[in-house]
Amino acid sequence: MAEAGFFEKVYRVAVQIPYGRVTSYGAIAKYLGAAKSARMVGWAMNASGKHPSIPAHRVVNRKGLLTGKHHFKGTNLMQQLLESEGVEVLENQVQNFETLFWDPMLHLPPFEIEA
DNA sequence: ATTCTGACGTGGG
DNA sequence: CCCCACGCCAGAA
Repeated sequence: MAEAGFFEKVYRVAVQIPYGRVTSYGAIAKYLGAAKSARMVGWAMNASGKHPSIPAHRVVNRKGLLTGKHHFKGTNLMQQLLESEGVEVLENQVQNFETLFWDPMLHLPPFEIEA
């Protein structure tokens, strides 16, 4: 359990992203204590393709850009999913990003990712 | 084992 | 605000 792989940790946080909210890879990485491994968060998300319960579309980069939209099945699938949740997306960029931004470190307990 | 890549982030100009 | 270069680390070839 404690030896949960890096991706599993990411999934733990990702699944906790509230509906209609978005977060950044860096925020998740930082919450996991690996702020410098923000890229790895995206990597873990890539593997999330095997985990349909992972709302990867709610995870964007720090600019609020849907950088990973190209990795989704459809070209606009990621954007459609976000818009479906009431998130405005224009030109691959999340509108009101700061307002919709959901920081795990801010809303999730400091620890207790182990179960 | 080594090498490269990559859904990022930060810093400097 | 934009653009460029570096760092970082885990997984895949």
